[in-house]
Amino acid sequence: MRYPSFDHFFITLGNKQRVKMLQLLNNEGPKSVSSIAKALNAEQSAVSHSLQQLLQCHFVAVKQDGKERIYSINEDTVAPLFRQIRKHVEKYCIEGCEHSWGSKKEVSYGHKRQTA
Amino acid sequence: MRYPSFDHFFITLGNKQRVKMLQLLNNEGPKSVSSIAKALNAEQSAVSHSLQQLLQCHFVAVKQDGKERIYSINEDTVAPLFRQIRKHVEKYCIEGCEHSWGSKKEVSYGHKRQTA
DNA sequence: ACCTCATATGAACATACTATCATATGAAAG
DNA sequence: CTTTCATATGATAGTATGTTCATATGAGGT
Repeated sequence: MRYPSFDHFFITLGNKQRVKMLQLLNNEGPKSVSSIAKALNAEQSAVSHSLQQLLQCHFVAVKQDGKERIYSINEDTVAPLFRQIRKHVEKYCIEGCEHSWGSKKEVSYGHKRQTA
Repeated sequence: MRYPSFDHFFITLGNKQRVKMLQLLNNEGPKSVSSIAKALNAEQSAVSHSLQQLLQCHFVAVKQDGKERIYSINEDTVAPLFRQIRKHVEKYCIEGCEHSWGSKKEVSYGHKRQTA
């Protein structure tokens, strides 16, 4: 593997499971591995693997709590990043976009692309 | 054509080639398919395939110009998005990169169970 | 020390993705 | 309407990626 590069950050975000995990942590706050797994109906090991990738990119942070390890989202940079993506999605995503980001307006139909 | 889902936007960004294309268009302005291919040392068809995906997510737009098709980046949302990611990268990649790999603890553990 | 719960890790497998090739479509020019 | 240049599209081979299974490691309790 390589050190996280500019591309790496995007690549790490380019996966449903990992995005869902970030969404979950973003919406519901810090969680343990097993409770993430339960919430997403996923295997513990799969969740753990994904979390390692998110850790490498510093999208999340961990802290130990007894036997559990509590993962939390990086508020400083990830939240704004998501806000930016959501902005794009809200503008261009047509229909059937099942997005469960924190805040959201109604999805409007039709492109709002401005012509050059 | 399928409408992009929320995840699609991330997934589309999760590819070096496509990110490079966006960076190119972002830095050097609108370009034709063949000139993108040349700039990135890539095959014409590969570039075209990638452009279709970027189009679907409205990360780029096209306009016909004679025989050529000129692709341009979506300034409104993509540029800010990149700025946001770069901010994160600058904060966590430079120092954090090496660290995230080197920081794996290599503690010797007390007990080792043997394989059954 | 042992046991148990919680998490991490490695390897193997299944799947998804990209790059490539061949070819089709489209646009201008003669 | 044929040719040529530019781009798009479909099929597919090759590769990367995620998922799963088995098991190791860690922490806390008894």
